[in-house]
Amino acid sequence: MGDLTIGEVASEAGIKTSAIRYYEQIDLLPTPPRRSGRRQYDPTILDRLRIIETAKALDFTLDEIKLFFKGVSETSAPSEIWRAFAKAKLTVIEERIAHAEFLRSILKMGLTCECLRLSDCMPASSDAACQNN
Amino acid sequence: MGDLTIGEVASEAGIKTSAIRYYEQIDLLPTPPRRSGRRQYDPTILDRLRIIETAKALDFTLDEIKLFFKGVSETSAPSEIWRAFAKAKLTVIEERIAHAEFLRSILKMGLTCECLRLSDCMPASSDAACQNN
DNA sequence: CTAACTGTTAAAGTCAACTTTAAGTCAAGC
DNA sequence: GCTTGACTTAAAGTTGACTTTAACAGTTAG
Repeated sequence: MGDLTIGEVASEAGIKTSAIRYYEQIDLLPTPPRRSGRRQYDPTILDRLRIIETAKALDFTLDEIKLFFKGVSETSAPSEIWRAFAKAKLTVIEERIAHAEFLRSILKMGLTCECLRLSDCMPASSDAACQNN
Repeated sequence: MGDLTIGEVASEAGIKTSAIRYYEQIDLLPTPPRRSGRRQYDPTILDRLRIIETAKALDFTLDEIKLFFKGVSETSAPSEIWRAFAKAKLTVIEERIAHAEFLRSILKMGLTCECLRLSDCMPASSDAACQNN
């Protein structure tokens, strides 16, 4: 009786039922038992969905999250697995920040300099440009 | 005789012929005249492609680049158009930096704190978390 | 009983920016 | 004259994370 329908899970988790079915389809979620064809979820599914949502917010792909769960279930050292994943993602994020900061500098320069066109302002490499500021 | 084939344009610009045909298809590039069916490009196409590549590097979408060209051809004030586009994109990039920096802080915290799971470390909002550091 | 609701499936659609494929055309070199 | 290579087109495939659709089944309220 404590079990939840897919609709209840969806509204609790704030996602669509189609997303839940999709997660099941790609083996990110286990296939729950059925009662006359309908999925019956143990409420702990909500914890798992919360972890998934958090990981997505941290920019992990569904494939990475799958690997994370796999690692956790296999090695029984959750915090170490998490640490490894976080470290790898941190590197990616730091590269993203660096790239975005580079774009910002170019755009700012483009806004203040007197170049008529982007290509006048943009060098081939990542070096600074715009001689005629 | 100064005209270029699509293959020559592609290798000069460092892109694939299929990309050029695609740009033409979505009206990012004009349809060039043909000689017995084959496209004949004026070398100035390379300038246009350079602008496109630069804009792409600055994270403009092809749709935005199209609008940019449209704006330039309509208002005859290229630098003002460019300024408007750069300003808008700068806002987006700054938001991206802020978001990536937030992710970085969460990931770093997750690497140093003692939480066993992501959800223990992550608050619902963007506020800082991890009481049990 | 029946309408309205919620669930089921597989397959197709979405977005962006292309690439790949298939089937055919054209020009140049041997 | 024939092969090779570059070109042509339209249509389908790619990636990720879903959503939408179609056609159907079971549940609940009145």
